[in-house]
Amino acid sequence: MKLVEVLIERKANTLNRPFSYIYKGTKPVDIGYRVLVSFAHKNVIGYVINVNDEKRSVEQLEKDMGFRIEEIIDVIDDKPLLNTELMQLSNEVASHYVSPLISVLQAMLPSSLKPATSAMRGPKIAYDVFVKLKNDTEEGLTPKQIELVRLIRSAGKILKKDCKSPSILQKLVDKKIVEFEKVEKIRLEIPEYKKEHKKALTDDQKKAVESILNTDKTVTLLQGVTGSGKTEVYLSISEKILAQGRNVLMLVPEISLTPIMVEYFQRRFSGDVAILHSELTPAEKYDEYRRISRGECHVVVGARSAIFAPLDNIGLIILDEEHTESYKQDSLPFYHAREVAIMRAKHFNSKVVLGSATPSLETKARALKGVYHYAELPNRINKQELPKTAIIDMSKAYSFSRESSMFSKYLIEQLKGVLERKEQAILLINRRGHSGYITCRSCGHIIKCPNCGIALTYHRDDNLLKCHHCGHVELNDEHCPECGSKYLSRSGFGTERIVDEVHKLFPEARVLRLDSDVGEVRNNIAKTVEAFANLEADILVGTQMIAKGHDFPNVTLVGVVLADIGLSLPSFRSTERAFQLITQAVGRSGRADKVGQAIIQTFNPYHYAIVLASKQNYEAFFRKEMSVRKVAQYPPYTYLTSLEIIGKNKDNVEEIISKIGRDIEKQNFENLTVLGPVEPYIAYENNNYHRIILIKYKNYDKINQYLKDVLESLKSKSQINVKVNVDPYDF
DNA sequence: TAGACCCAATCC
DNA sequence: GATTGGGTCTAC
Repeated sequence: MKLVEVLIERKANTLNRPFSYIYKGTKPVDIGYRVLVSFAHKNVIGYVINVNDEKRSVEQLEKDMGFRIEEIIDVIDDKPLLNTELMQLSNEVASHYVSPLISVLQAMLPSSLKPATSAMRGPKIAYDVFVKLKNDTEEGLTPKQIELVRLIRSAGKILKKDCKSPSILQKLVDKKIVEFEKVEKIRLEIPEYKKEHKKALTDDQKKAVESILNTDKTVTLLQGVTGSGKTEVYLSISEKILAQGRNVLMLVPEISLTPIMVEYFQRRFSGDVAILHSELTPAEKYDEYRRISRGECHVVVGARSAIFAPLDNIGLIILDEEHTESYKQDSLPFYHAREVAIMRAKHFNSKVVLGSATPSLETKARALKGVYHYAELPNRINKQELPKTAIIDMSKAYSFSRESSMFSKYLIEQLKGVLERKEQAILLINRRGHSGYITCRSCGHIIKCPNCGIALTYHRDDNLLKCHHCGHVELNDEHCPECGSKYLSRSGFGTERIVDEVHKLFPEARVLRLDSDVGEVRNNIAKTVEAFANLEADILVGTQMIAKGHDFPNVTLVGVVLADIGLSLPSFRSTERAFQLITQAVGRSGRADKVGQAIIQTFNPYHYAIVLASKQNYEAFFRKEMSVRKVAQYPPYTYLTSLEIIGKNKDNVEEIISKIGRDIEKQNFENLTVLGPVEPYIAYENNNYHRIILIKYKNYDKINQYLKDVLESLKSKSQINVKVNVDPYDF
């Protein structure tokens, strides 16, 4: 009999501890296996973290330990889910991010291998069943059977489903003439691209490659303006690393960028590339994951979670567009792919390359301090000119004509020119904080989600109101629920409204839309990007996801319809976000032989983020923003961590969070400030109240340990849940 | 007095 | 996170 310690799939703080079960069955069980157990009268998946042989009887055990012990219902795996390196990594991530280990394991593994009940319904290994000859003879067979035998003989083996008659096949099986062979099937087809030989590097690129390969620092910041050829540097370094027999992990910020990056890598290193991102079906992801773990690929390309790819012998990890917020997971365990990359790199003694035109302040600051190595690509390839930029003051009536209240006179004029010259334009907004919500013009009521209290967003596609947070959907009944007035108005900027406006102004223009709604349908993003690149549309309207990476040579105009993204949002990062978005967008215009133009519409035409972004002046922005952060003591000058309490009873939640805040302050940690408690962006959801405190501090290790102790002490309070978010991006 | 509803304790 | 069981409320 074995005594097995198990982590339960639920990620509540109170359950972040092992539970004991016994196993009397015959299957092998070991650390890292999943087991099916009964927990609180329900069957759940557990993850084994310890196994011991047990001589005592069950009754004796229960007496000794002081609780009832149940038996494991079933052992699910026949080998550990993770290798030693990844097990170690999961512990390190859980510790660094003060998060339950089970939440890390669930984030690391593809959905069908997760320690969670949901995984049990997930896809299993798919097989192709082949038929091949076992005993090559035609004796005593009917002509039909001989026909099949000869077919199999000539082909070597054929797929079972290609045998037209199952009864003839069955006869041959019975006569032991043929047998079946199961071969694991790979459901994802990565297109074979023509092998491409490497391009000659520019002097800048050569220098960058050399300096990255020669530095003895783990991490290099590769800073290069848009269009400076960072991808070619990634490929060159990868080639060198692969030649040393070591593997490469390439992370891209958005799903929409994977196909392009995969194509680059596939062209250069054909056959060796695996893909891991959320637009793969669970089955495809599962196959790719297993292919990587068997060591069949040497390059993995993927989004955030690909940082946990079971790739061995990693020699290089690249994060493209390093500053992108999508590298930060915004749910438990709240990890950042950049930090996980550094953890893995330490283990393999490999290199990390962080590439960006607009590095995050954290990264740039570390590079300046010498913590990271610094390499740069200061020039655009072919010395392309930067686009001309125009900043339009939206608060001035003279900027507008009667035609439109959304597009300025100048933007309309320029769009007209683009259409006449048969070129292309991109129109950009950031949905964040500017959704099309519905207000009543009589009483001012804003239609909100009954669960979350957040404004519902109007969707023109299906004429429904949707909550972007909890998914609540309701009919758009055209009457104010408060006063009954039918004078409702849609406010805010959404991609759909911009598309409408374009249709109104330019009925003949072909328009494509790209935002996260489009992305909900599988492969839609890739299709839209491809269609636009193939000149199937004149104007592409989208959210920030089109501001990155894509190369559309025919685009000569980028319009930022509203640049004030979140400049009014209460986050210290909003200025940095605005700067990055505009800089990237401006860089999108005029990449080939044509000189591009960028038009930025804003209510804050003199804001330094907007002025400096329009000039693509990163260095000046960095200095200015760093001084702002220094005065306010925000990252990168301090660490920032949020602690959130969630519970049904508002008073209880507020009391507990206040006490935690006061207790931390009483500890007299050096340079520590507690902000709040405050209501977070989502203050009420699913009948739960949320309150957070923000902790600013200098000594990471001490606070990390203190927070672990706080969570430990809160384990007895089952009415509330706690979540810690180290270095939060949204709150 | 049965059934609905809420809260808090417990889970191995 | 989900279930249970005990307490209280409520309708006939």
